Amino acid sequence: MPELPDLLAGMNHPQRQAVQHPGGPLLILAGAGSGKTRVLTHRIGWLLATRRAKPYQILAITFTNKAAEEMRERVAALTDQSGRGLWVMTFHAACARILRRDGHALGYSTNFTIYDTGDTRRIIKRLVGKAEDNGSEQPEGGVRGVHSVISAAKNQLLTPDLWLEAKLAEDLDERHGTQIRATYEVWRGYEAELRSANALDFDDLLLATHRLLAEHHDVREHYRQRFAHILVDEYQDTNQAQYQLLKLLVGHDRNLTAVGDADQSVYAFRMADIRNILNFESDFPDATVIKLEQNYRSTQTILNAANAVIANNTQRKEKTLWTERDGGEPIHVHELSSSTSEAPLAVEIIRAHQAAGGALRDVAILYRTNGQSQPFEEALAADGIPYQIAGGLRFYDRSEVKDAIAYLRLLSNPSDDEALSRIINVPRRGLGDAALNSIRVMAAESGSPLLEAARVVAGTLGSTRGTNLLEFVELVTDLLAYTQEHPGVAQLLQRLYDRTGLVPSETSEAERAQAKRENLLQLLTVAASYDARHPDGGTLSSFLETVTLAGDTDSLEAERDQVTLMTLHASKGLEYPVVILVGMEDGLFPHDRAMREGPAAIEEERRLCYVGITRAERILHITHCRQRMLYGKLSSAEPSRFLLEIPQTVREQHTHAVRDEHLAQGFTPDSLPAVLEPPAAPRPLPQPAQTPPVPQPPAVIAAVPAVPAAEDGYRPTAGDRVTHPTLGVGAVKQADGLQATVVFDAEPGKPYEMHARLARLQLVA
DNA sequence: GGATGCAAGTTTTTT
DNA sequence: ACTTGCATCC
Repeated sequence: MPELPDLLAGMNHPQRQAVQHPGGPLLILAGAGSGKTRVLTHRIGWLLATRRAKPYQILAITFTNKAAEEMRERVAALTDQSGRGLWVMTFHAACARILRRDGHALGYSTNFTIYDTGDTRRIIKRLVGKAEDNGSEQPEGGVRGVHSVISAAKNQLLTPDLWLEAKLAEDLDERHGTQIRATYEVWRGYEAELRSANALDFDDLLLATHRLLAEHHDVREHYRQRFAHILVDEYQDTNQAQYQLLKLLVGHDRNLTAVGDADQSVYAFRMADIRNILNFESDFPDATVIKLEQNYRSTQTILNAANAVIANNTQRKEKTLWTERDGGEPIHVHELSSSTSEAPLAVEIIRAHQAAGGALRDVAILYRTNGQSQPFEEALAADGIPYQIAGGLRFYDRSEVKDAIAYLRLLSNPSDDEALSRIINVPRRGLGDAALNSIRVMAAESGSPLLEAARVVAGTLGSTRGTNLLEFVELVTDLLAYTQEHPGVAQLLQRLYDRTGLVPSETSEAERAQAKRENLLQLLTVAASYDARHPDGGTLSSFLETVTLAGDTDSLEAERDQVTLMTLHASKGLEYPVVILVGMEDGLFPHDRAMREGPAAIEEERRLCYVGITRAERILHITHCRQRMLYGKLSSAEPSRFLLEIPQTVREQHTHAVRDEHLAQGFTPDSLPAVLEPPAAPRPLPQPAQTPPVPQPPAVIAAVPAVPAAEDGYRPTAGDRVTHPTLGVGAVKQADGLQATVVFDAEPGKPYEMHARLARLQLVA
């Protein structure tokens, strides 16, 4: 346990105040780059070091798994691994854990399934379709619309009845009233399906936990006493349900530490309620408020720009970022006549940065919408500049992975009807909609899960179909029995692969089949390392929970030397020495939709702009184009209003008319003299013109967000701990290039000679 | 059950 | 421009 001075070393006054706050509600208004994670982790360290709390008395909430992981590591480093029992996790993960333990009070058994958005939509779609068949009124807005209405209502802690009541009180016209009732009916049907499947959706995790604590005094008191200290990161992103949940969870001492920045609230569209942070002081009248305004990330020039932009928002608390590091390079504003030269310009900037000795990992390209990424990807790839792109299809969202997981879900919770409907015909068994429908009818009649109904229906169906269904039911039965007898998830998954033929054979050369194979084998690796982390037997449902609640941003790599591309939203919490903020045009940013929605939406866009600017440590380039290809046609664009809010004094203007003409005549970017147009203002660019051609790096084509493991090029070294897809975890005894001798924990007496890549060995973190 | 043609829509996204 | 969901046909 470190001594106090360690925890406070190098901290400024308000940071120390925050770390050492003795107790009671504390609000830390932490500006961008003001060291809030440090304050939060050191505060946890301080609570432990001063024996104000035992590890198990602390609950630290984050919004993403990635943030949770980072915080856990940092706390562990501070506290000498003595953090056992400390909960550092997302709201949803914490709720899931509470419900696994105490959800029986609400009628959930411990093996409940968490339905993801896809499961939810499929159910809603079916229910809407059913309404159509019945000739009863159907809700409008499509499946997505209905889901978002339901989700929004759940986030307000409304039940279908409360929601209906509230809606009808609004005295609507007849048409609208019918719509509300139709949505209500679908919602009721959806809830019934969740119930009978022993399932909860993402929103339910919060909702049910709230209800559990509200209705069960003993459970509430248990957790209140247990979590004597609660810390919440990114408090500006909490929604109504999370806020109410916190209020129930915070004990009588009200030791709640909320950290956030209202100026970085950019998730209203998913029901985050900025009022939670703005009203903290009235919610907790004796709250201590500490502002962290000293920034340790950016130059004063960049902060001036950010401060100036955000000052235009009316709904905010006054806060001004400053730094001890004065000055800095001016913000480069590039005006282009057409969006076709935006990506080439970015490449030029990156090349200049490289020529000045900079690394690619220093650079991020930020844009408002995902659709903008394509030209940048193409230009970077064409120039042989490696890059990574945040977002895209998550590993766990790939269909074959979802199929395998659906099998596991069914084995974990045989009532999981969505899982069954997903895999009953995967691989093909000739059991299509017709077969599934007769099973549904049977299930509805007998009030039993689909799996039970399928057993019955199999007997009644004649011929091939009946046989196939019977085989399917027997397959599941066999696997269920296997699940009872064998604890490891990896073993079970292997058995599943063997029995179902889910994995395409190695002889299949089709690219798609190969990718499928790799993803499924990767899942096996994930399962093996889960087993390794839970030597005394984790449960299948907790494995599935990890998988369902797993994030995606985790996939960004910081080490590899590559440029990073992402949306402004995805960039929150990250920082880069050089940021290129592209597409700064009215209509794109602020987005057209926001402009139509009104002032509040514009303010959110402005906060997003603030987030973008404050990602930059040293150099910020901003581009805007007079003409842009949009929805297939060329449209003209004005510079973003936010751009105009950046003071002239910190800007340096560059216009790129000439290069555009070259491009228009069919020149490639390479054929251009590598010259940025002379700036309108006198100051020169970092390393502009006459840098010699940069030697091309090997043509690494940017990593497609691939299977996390395969191409990482892990090189074994004696002493490494590694995992193998089927053999589990072991130790590398000796290594020669990629050839390694590995002794696995499961078979200590039997060293394996294997090729690291072919055997898919992975380093255990 | 899979291939084909057509209309609609196209911000941000975690869990 | 481009994807994506849907209906229609074999």
